[in-house]
Amino acid sequence: MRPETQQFMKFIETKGLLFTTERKSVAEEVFSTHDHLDAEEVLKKLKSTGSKASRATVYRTLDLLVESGLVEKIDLGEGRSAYEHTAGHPHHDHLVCTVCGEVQEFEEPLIEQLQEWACEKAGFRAIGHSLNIYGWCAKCKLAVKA
Amino acid sequence: MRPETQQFMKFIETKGLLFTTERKSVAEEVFSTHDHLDAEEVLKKLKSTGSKASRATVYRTLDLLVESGLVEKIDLGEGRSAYEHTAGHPHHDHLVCTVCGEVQEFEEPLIEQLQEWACEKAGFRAIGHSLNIYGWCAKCKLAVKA
DNA sequence: ATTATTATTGAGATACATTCTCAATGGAGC
DNA sequence: GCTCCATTGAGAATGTATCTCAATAATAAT
Ligand SMILES: [Mn+2]
Ligand SMILES: [Mn+2]
Ligand SMILES: [Zn+2]
Ligand SMILES: [Zn+2]
Repeated sequence: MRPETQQFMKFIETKGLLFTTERKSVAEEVFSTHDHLDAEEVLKKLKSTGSKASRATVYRTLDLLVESGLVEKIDLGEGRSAYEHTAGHPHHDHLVCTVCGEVQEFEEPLIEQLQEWACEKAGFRAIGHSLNIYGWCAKCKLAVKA
Repeated sequence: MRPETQQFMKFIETKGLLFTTERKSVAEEVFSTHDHLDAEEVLKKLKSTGSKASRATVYRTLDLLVESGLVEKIDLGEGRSAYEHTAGHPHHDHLVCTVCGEVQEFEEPLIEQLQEWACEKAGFRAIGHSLNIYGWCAKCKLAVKA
């Protein structure tokens, strides 16, 4: 069991919930990669590894993972959302290729700072934010030129 | 007929399409306010004013308005999207109140610049972007304290 | 003017991601 | 064992958006 899954177990038990095999398998799946997985991909992977976790349980457990703070839900636009774990993964935003679907990450601390100032100016208390840049990734740019 | 609707008519005709009463009424509705309207709100408003435009036509016409450049479609997260007209409305991003749904606008030219640099660094060609900050608007912050 | 061609529309069907319902399951504690 | 209650899975329901296709309306041709 991965260390992040251990932490999730602690979270679940502290909350007075049961650390079931379904919850464990969803967590292990999410913590197994740094990719940006959507719920359906998690479900498919689980099915292929013999887990019998249902769609409803996958969604419910992803919500718990987000609540635990170990996983972040990101909005990739047009109704798509994805999950990624946060351990050793400082906050960042995303470049989304509208051709191949690739999601790249970028970090720009000054943007974060400017967002805070914008909120102060407006008397707005920020809880979270979503910044996506849509366009052509380097690979797809080349593919078109060729 | 509003000047923006005139421009839309020109766009439609230049494209070799017909400027029908349905298309006109959707355009007039969108140009009648600076609010962030979603498609369903446009449909409801049209119904209340006696227009018989159907849901399909509303969506189709909103797409045409976006294509014309006179209207922008914005992604407000969690699958919600809204439309706003662009005339005399320079680019800006949004503060979305998760309590009352209010959408405020803010402008931060330096953020735009930093996004461009981030793209250059990644070899990414940006087409558009979406930046939303979620949280509590000033009004809702006060309401809770009271 | 009549006919043929084409664009547009509305109603409902369909798609899709997500949430909800509720009966069945299965630990936890007695 | 039995009771209690959290959890689960299957499928129904939701909400947003798109698609299908026959009917309608506009345009062009004869
Ligand atoms: Mn990421
Ligand atoms: Mn706006
Ligand atoms: Zn790409
Ligand atoms: Zn508010």
